[in-house]
Amino acid sequence: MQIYNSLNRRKEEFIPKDPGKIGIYACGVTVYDLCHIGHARSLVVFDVIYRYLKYRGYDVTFVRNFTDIDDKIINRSNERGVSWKALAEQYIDEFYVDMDRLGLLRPTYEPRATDHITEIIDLVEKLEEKGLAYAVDGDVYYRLQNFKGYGKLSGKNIDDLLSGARVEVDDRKESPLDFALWKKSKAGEPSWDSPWGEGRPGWHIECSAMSQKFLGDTFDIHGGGKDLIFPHHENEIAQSEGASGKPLAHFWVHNGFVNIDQEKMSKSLGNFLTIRELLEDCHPEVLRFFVVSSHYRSPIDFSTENVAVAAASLERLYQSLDRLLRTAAGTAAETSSMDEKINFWRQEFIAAMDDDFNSAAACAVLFEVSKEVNRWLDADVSQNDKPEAASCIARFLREIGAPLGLLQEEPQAFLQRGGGSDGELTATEIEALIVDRSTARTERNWAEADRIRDLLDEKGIILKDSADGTQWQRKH
RNA sequence: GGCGCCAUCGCCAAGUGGUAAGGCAGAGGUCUGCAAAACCUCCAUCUCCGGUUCAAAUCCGGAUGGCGCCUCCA
Repeated sequence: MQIYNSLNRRKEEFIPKDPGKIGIYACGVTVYDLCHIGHARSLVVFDVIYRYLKYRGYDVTFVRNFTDIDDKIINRSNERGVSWKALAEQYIDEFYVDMDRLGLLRPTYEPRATDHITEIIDLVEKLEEKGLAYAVDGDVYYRLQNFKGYGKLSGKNIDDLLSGARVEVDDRKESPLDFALWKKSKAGEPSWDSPWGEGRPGWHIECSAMSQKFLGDTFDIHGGGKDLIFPHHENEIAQSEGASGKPLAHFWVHNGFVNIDQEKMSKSLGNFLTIRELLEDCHPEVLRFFVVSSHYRSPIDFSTENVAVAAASLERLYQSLDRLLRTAAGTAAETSSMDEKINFWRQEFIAAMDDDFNSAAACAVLFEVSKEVNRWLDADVSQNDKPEAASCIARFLREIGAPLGLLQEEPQAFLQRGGGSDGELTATEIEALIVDRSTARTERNWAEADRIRDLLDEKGIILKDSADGTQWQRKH
């Protein structure tokens, strides 16, 4: 398996530290607001990686943290007059709502920063002992000059950073680039007792402390969005490797951004769309398909048109799955005459995903299967085990859809599920109209039949007449 | 100013040396009462200019055009 390693800026053969086992740490969210679609992409990307590595038979330990204390949380809790704790709890709950709707697997561990104050303090003390940290008036800073190799992940060097100098000057720091490991708390702020007085952790230290606790000094993959490379991940390396003297992660994996209409989406630009808003009229699997149909490192441009394309594409796959399940008609066979074909497709899928999680190429395999299946079903060949073969292919489609989080719904449920907006016809109403239309059709009253079909079409319902009756689905 | 990424059909998007995957849209056809879905056929030489090579979208140099990080950020 090849994975692109941000550390060396090239694809490298991936070999787990311990055979058969993989440890992954992905930086999670700061819980002070609802998640936006940029978070969704990152979450989906690492969910796919997690699922796929498990699919390949690895014993995966996946850790994703919650940052539940920081400036933004404190500020917002003050604005709203609620405690930082209540605010964090609220948004952790909201996070789970979105996560479940997106069908994200729960990581093995989801540690919170404030549950690891002891570990954080221990780590800061260790850095202090090693001369890599110094305390000033209750604050503790990282002493960058004493760490060799700062900048190896982001490709920056200390001199350039100093001359770039958009760093605020703080006389108490030995160097402008030294960053906070522990922050002295101001009056009224949340704080924990420490050797340096009442305070709270700095921005980066939690990830070093928690990854060490759950995955050890060195683990296989560390991930996050590209924007975390500097300074967050760079500082994590300084902290963790400074303390342990060992490499933090063998592979660094970073996902690309989500742009909205060609522009970077960010909090500061205010052009972000929350997962919740999007899911009001977009099926969660459509969002997943949208994410997975591009390579995880490329930027993706979010727009209504692009999501519509994703919906149309996914629908095609579900149409095939639907046909397969109808043909199988409840048959559940273990093997069939299609086994060889299925195995060939499986190898194609694995080859795509083994190449740096090339989910876009993997999607092409899904479409290839879909195409061949439709052709096969259309041909109406007399084949002894057609239902058995259909059930095997259907199961296989779901097997390779699973790592991507696709095709896990019942086709009818997916196809008949609308955008979710109000004013739509219920299934019962639709089916009543279909009965009326069928009556008209048997009477060869085409005008009436078409009137009903047009009526349904206006409501976003599409009909499909076939030998065994009329199927319906909603436009997505 | 420093560091880095990208540029493939109308749109989305794979492809890192051997002669352009896939999806959406479009054109024609089959099927259908008509449709829808599906199937068949058609639909790009890879921003530009040089170079390396028997061979380049793929490597090197340059140009142009996008973008990111250097500040909170997935």
